[in-house]
This record gives sequence, structure tokens and C-alpha cells, in this order.
Amino acid sequence: MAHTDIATPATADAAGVKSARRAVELLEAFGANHAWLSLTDLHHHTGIPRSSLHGLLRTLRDVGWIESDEPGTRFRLGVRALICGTAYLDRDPVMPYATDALERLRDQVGYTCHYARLNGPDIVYLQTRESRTSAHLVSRVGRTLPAHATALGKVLLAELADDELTAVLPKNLAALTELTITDRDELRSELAFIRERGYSTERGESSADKACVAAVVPYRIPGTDAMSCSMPGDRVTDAELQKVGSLLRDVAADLSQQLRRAGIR
Amino acid sequence: MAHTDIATPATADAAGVKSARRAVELLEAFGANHAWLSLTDLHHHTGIPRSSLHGLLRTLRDVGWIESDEPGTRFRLGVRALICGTAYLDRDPVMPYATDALERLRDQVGYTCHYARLNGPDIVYLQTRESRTSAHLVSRVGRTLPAHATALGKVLLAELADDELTAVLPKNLAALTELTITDRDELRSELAFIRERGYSTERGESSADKACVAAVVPYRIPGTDAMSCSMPGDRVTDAELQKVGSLLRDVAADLSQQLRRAGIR
DNA sequence: CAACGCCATTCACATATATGAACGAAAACA
DNA sequence: TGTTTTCGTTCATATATGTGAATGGCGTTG
Repeated sequence: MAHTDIATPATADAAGVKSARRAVELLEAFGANHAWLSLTDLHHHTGIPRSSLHGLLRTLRDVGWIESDEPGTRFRLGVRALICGTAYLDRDPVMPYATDALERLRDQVGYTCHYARLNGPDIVYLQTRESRTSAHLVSRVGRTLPAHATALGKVLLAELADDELTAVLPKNLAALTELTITDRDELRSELAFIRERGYSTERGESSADKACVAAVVPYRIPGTDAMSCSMPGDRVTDAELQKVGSLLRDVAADLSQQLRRAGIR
Repeated sequence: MAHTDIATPATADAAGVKSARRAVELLEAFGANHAWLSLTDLHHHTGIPRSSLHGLLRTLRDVGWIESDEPGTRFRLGVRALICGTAYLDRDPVMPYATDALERLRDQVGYTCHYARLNGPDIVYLQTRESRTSAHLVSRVGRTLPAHATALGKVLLAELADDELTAVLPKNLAALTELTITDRDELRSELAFIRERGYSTERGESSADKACVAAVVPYRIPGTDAMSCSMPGDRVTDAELQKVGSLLRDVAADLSQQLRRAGIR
């Protein structure tokens, strides 16, 4: 059952247009569940009464943001959500510059390169250029990963002040592999080290047999965006990691200079 | 006002939950406009009263689907729209197979390859694998182009029956270049030819100096998905175009067999 | 410097939505 | 096959939202 507090007008959290909030809540439920969802499934996910869901779902389906099967009782995300959501990339003036920088970087190092942004405790991949030789692309535009478990995330977390870090980190640092840093103190000292050096590295912390290097793109303070190179973890030496790290730092510094010159913040 | 029937003239489908419909309408307005939008801008775009917009915008901002500047009077699309929208790709069981096929194709032909889906009169790019040597990627996941102006679109339009085609085509066939087919009869005969041959080609119809070949992935009837190769238009012969065309048809047929075997429709 | 126009915001009432309960159809179970 | 449960759908009313007009801040114009 949904608990709606009666007579609490002042709480900013519960404020807003209920159906609009619910529409978005539903879209996110669909984003998080890659199967057909029935009305009752959604009721369990969101706590919204089935009778209310009925109207909302038909509305969202009519505008093409969700699709239903022929009986009209199962639903899933529709193409319009993709079309509109990816427009985020077009509206962002950073992207053309970032893409160029990414291609230059990839052509120099030969590895798969990413551009990502911090969003709360997660990083969001915004753009990728794959290695000229790689087997398979692991990531995807729009995918999120826990910041503490990735080179990209760690270098961005290192931008935060101590209290900001505390505010942003989840209660439990989820382990993606056995090597993921799950201890807050360990993470803090890792971040201090990263801050010192100007780039972050990672071996098997986000995914086994993968190594990553990342550097912040310092066009904002604190930095929100970073670039990374992803490499085969078992075939890459520490020396190589560090060589790529300083190159990365240079390319990122270059990019941010371009951005600042273009007046982009 | 007591008149209920007469009072709902302009809005085509007035049914559904109004605020949910409007929330989505706003998101689409943000998707189509890559600048900061003020409340009044949005009023002009959508016709929604400013006072109503006020509440809706704050709600959408609070859930992170749009962002505002510090005064809180300008808005644009937020990251959550990207994160959720791109989940469309994960929920689609076709994608892993399509990606594999795309990589195989790219490695065989060496050109940039796309996987796309028909959505009304447009195609939507779902996945891309770039040429090992190409300079720059023109397309992007989630981007749409008019179907009649692209090889991908034409081969998918060729799947439709005559009345379906009539229903789906826009009134005016927009010209992306001077070579875009803008005449309906010309388009129809082109589609007949494509149907015959099993793949479509295009030279400079969507973009100057670009040539494309596309084939339907026949795992549904009518087909909704297609694969294409995009090549430098000035450096590619007709013979090459046709060679790639039949290879493409084979790869697409292969993929659809995999999909059918996996029970995906 | 004053008046104007533009715009976000607020308010009170009219309209739209939310929802618990009820219903019937279809699965699941026995 | 009979019974029970589950699920989507509908309805009437309580609640939330929509909206035109009014407000006041702010930058611009005369």
C-alpha cells in the first residue's frame, strides 16, 4: 500500500504534480526492468494503486513512451524514450569537443576510450571510441556504473571535498569484483593519492581482466567529466598504465582549455 | 462552462491523464530544443499555460529529468532522461545479436555499419560500429532521420503494403540534399525495385558525398529493422556497392535466423 | 529617472485525477 | 471439471491539479 501522508503540505519532497512524478517514476521502473511488466508488477514496484496505473500506462503508451503487447496488458519502454533521452547528448555543448578529443586520444593510444560524467554516486558514459583492434565493447552510452568501482569514478570523486564525498557515497560500497574498493577509508586514501598524481588507475576493480586509466577534464570546479582508456588487464604493464595516464591528463587538459576558450561551463 | 463536447476542439486526443501527457510533451520539447528554455518559451512551444508549467517543471526538475540554472528559471534536459532512455537498448533482446552481426559485418566490409529500426516515417539508429579507418562518425544511437531519405529507411518502407506506406509517409517528403527523393511516385517505383533486389542503395540522398547500402533483417513481417553500410560516396564504385549489398543481405538473413531460433520476435 | 513591458510566481475556484471497492474473465489449482 | 486465486477494468466520490487573473521583481526604454 502506498502511504500518503495526510495533511502535510509543507514537505517539499512530496510536493509537485503527482501524475507527472508518477509518469517519470514509471518510466524509470521500465528503465530498470528489461522485461514486459504487467500492471500488477508495476504496482509492486512503485506502490501506485492498480486503478491509477491503468490510466497512466495507457497515456504513456498513447504517446509512444512505452509499448504494450497486443492484449494491452504488458508494457515495456518505447522508442521515444530512447530518441528523447539521447537528445541529452545533442543539447550538451561539450560533446562535439569531447568526441574530437576522444578520437585523438584513441588514435594515439590505440585503446578504447570513454567520456563520462559524475551523477551522484555513479558515472554515466556519454561517449565511447573503440579500440581499432578490440574484440567487444563493454560499455554503452547512457550506462551507469558505481563511481567508487571505476577509474573514471574515482578520479571524479577525488575532485570532491570530504563532506561532499560523504554526502554522495552510498551506504555500502557495492563490490563489482573481488578487487573493488569497498572500504571507505581505503577509498579515501586512494582518492588522496589520485589527487596528488592527477589521474586514476584501476585493475580488475570494475571488471575482471580489465585495466583502466582516467583523468578529469578540468573545465569546471569541481570537475564533473572525465576521460578514460580501457585496456586488457592481463596484457598491460604498470609502466604502460602510467604512460597512458600522463598522456590522458594532457589530452584532458587540452580539451578543457578548448572548452573554456569556447565559453563552455 | 457547461458544454463538455464542444469545449474540446483543438487537441486531437484529449483522453488520458493530462499531467502525465504534458510531462512527456515537455520532455519531448526539451529533446527537440537544445538550448535553455524559459517558462515562456515552453508556453509558446506547447500551449500549456505558464501557471501550469510552473508546477510541472519543478516536478520534473526535482526528479532529475530536467536541469535548471541557479535562478531556477531556465531548463534543459537532465541526465536521467539519457540513462532511462538508453535502457531501451538493454530491454531489447535483439540488441546483443544485432551487435555481434554488426561487428562481423564491419570486419568483413571495413565500412561503418548501422543497425536501425523504423518508427513511423523515420528510422532510429540503435547501434553503430565504425569503420576501422573512418574519420568521423556521422550518426548516433537514438538519432532519427526521415526514412525516405536513407537507404535504411527505403529498404524498410519497401516492406510496407501500399496503403500502409500512404499512411506512414509525411505530407511533404523533406529534402536532406538535392538528391533526396521527394516525389512520392518516384519513391514508390524505387521501393518496388528495392523489393525485387532485396537491398537498397543510396548516393548522396541523405548526405552529400556519402553512399549507403541497406538490407532488412527479416525476423518480423513486415520487417522493422535493417542493417546498413555507409561509405565515402566519391570513392566507391557501383560494383562495390552491389557487392556489399549482397553481403549485407546474407548477414541480415543470418541474423534473423539466429533471432528466430532464439524465439525473438 | 520614471514608465513600461516582460516574466516568474501565487491564489482561489473550476476541472481533472486518484483510488477503494466491486466485477467478471481467465489462470492456477485441486 | 469445479474451485480458488489473480488480474485487468470500471465507477463514484474524495482529493489533487489546472488555470485566468493578480502580484511583484527586474531589466529596458523613453
